[in-house]
Amino acid sequence: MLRTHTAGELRFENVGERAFLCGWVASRRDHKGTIFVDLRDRYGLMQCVLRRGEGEDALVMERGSELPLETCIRVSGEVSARPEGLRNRKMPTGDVELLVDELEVLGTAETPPFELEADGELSDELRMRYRYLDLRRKKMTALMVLRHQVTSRIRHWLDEQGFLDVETPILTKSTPEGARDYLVPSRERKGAYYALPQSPQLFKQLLMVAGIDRYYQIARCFRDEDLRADRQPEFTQLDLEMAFVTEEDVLQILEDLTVLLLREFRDHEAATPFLRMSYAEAMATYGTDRPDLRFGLEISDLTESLADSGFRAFSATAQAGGRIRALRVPGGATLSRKQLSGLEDVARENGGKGLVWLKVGDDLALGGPAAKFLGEPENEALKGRLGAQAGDLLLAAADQERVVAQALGAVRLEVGRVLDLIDREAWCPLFVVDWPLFEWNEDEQRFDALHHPFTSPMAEDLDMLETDPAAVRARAYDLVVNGVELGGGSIRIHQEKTQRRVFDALAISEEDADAKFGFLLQALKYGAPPHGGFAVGLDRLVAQLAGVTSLREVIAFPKTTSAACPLTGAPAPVSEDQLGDLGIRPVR
RNA sequence: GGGGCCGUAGCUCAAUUUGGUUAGAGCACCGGACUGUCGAUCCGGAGGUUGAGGGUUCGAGUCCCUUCGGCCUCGCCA
Repeated sequence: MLRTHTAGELRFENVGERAFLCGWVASRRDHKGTIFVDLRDRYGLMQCVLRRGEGEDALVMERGSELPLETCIRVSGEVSARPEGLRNRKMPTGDVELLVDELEVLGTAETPPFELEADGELSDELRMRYRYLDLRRKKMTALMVLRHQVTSRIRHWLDEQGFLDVETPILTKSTPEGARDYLVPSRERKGAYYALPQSPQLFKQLLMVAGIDRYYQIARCFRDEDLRADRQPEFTQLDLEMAFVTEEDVLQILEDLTVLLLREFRDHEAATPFLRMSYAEAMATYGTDRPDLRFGLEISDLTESLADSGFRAFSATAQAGGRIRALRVPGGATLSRKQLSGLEDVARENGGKGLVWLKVGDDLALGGPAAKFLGEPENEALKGRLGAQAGDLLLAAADQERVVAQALGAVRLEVGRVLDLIDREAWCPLFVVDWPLFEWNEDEQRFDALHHPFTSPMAEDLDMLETDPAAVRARAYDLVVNGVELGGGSIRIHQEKTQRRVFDALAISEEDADAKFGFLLQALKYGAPPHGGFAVGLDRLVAQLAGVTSLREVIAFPKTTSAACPLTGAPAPVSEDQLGDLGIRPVR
């Protein structure tokens, strides 16, 4: 070993010991006769002192005076107590310093492209291009450590619960539904392609058939869709599946794990059991399938009360079968016109036609552009149903149910931000349950699976698969924490016949089903056990625990919004030879 | 594919309303001073195709068009 200690571990009790340290020059303060070098490694920061004087080593002083920042060095010397009054309380190692008598430059650094110890904002691109420098920074190192500790804890706990970690293929078969696949051309069979997995879904189901009745994997998943702050083209799932279980068993595991992680990594004792909310209630009351319960502002449906309103935007929508919904913002009458206009923009950006706002005056009279269209009965209905009080703001919208839900859901979040209603310390986990199995796809005039095609319908809804697919509920569930969808899962179909009926409802022909999912259907014929599981977005989970909003912060080598890697330059062209091996000729 | 914001020194940012002289500052870097600093301090210096291309103008960092890149977002993400 080139070192005896790390830069973060030396304390007062080490005084007198001889130590060898390796690390990077985080800071250098040269006083000519005395040079202070702050040595950084992943464990911390240690002040090293180079001194002219008795027993001086001219070579050490010379090297020390020429050390560029971020140079990798090895030093040795005696651990010494810092003189009284010169101790640094901000540093864990601030009581001691290393009196350097040997200094070896292991790797000289060019002037870094940015200052690692500075506070300022840096562009993501720059950080990604020099990620190896970015990751040296204390904050980033801590995030990497946190991620490791979380995965390590998860593995340990699942091991205790009897789960087997099984790896599944990265080169696999394209699944036609869902996200766009990343494809890998086959050299052996030209014109054929592997796909990178969007998730290990089918393999874990096969493992259930195989009798691996408790499986998990921390699995890389790939989806070729546009990126967001919370979406990377390759991401990591904690993937888990159990045989011989019902929803309750799976949710219990998920809840136990969430409680454990919040306790150990956020020192938060989550209340159990977690709230369960139906998909329908989430959509109606919060306008989203992943409600942020850290603040109120519930949405109310006022369609019946306002259907005959003199306000045509309301009455016409109600007659057309749409819904009129509103939320009350306590004390929101203080919002400026500009802020209200901003809320209107949010409604429009999220599909709504507009937003009706009404301020509740001291006399409880409603003010605002739309107020004059509302008669006394509507006024009373609004105020009564919403419980309006003086100084409140009422926000209403009317549209088809899905649209009004999404628009008001977005407005609700924006109001929460603008008025700073979100309790930053709160953790509000819940399970969203009772999902519809299918979702009507207007463009393609058929049903899509809302979760995925392998999700089991509820037994009591099975008969409606052919007669009323839209009414069939799924044995699916999502884990939502603070408005973030951390994961989800379902009880799967374990009977071939049922799986075929679901494919049929999805307008997947028998031939297509056999061609694409024949291996699954085949496996289900050999004594498949009832099973179910879930997948948690590990990057999102770690980001939540770390209190950061972008997944890029918790991924060592992330990609930009255009799915590129500024560090390696991927994606990049390849040689014609490489393409030739694969039987591929580029389109010019 | 659409919308929004951004791009000026290595980094973070300025550049006076409505286009006007030689594009500035802090940090980093280079040189000098300094034996107790701790994101050292002080003195001096160097550093620019204002992302790229085109246009308007007597004159463009500033206005217009195109393009590249980054971030946010809608669509998309079973």
